[in-house]
Amino acid sequence: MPELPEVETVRRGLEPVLTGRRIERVEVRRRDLRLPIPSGLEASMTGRRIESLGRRAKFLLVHLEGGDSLIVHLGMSGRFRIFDGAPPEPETHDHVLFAVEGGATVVFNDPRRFGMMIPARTAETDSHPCLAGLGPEPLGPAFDATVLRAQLARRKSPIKTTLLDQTVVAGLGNIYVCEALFRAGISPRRRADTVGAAKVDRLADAIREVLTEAIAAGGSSLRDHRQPSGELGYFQHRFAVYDRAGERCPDCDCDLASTGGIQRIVQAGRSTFYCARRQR
DNA sequence: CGGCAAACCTGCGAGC
DNA sequence: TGCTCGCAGGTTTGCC
Repeated sequence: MPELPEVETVRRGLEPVLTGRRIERVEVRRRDLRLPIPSGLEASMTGRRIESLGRRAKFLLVHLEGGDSLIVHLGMSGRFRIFDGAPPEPETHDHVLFAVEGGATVVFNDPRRFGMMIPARTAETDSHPCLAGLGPEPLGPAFDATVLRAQLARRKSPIKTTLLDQTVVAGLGNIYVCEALFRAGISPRRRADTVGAAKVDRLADAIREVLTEAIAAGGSSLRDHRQPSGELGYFQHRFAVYDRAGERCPDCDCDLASTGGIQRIVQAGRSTFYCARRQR
């Protein structure tokens, strides 16, 4: 489900409900996510106040009073929902429930159980194995065209798979890589180290733009993603290429009669969507 | 080291 | 209706 914009949307949705509130009860109904939830999680979180919610790439960070944090990854299908008043009857795949002072309950639901919930000391979150190897935040000051150029110059794999590598840039996933490459006019098949400097500049801009626009739209709702409030994100309506195989290219308007319009190919086992005419 | 397929797990839509 | 197949927003592992 979630790439950087979806996780940021979740963070913003949970922030007003959780920040400053004390956790009254934690209930873990299933511990066997991608990594098992440690058995001490309930005891270590109950009674603690939540100081702030952060995000690093696709990881949500819950910072507690007292120097402990919870590192959360939503995997492919993880989501949070907020309930006011009495906690609801648990639904299928509701794995973790947090009841906070004031009456709200936040429920983590994850059908595929690729998600993670890992406690860590706040001071050590950046160096935690989950986060230590991540590349720069694409919307942060450590990411620009120069940094990206240096990364791509030593990569011989296709630009598409290179951008999915979280050590190159942190937070991009399949959707936003496809969309950024379209905006930059770069073929997903092109070797990363052969993308020209001017195109890398456009790519860095395209990455920042598409992520910023997607966050503003509340992320993309394909099947699972919801904002914690229950609202859908709506950036999926603005996809230029993702999941649009066979449609006309929104830029050059080419279609089946010319180059085939938006094409779907498979790279490293994942779908790539692009316009072979506009993207070189 | 690099790159790719498979694995992890469940659900859904398409096609028969 | 009901089965099977392929596919899905992520990450890690293991093999060549």
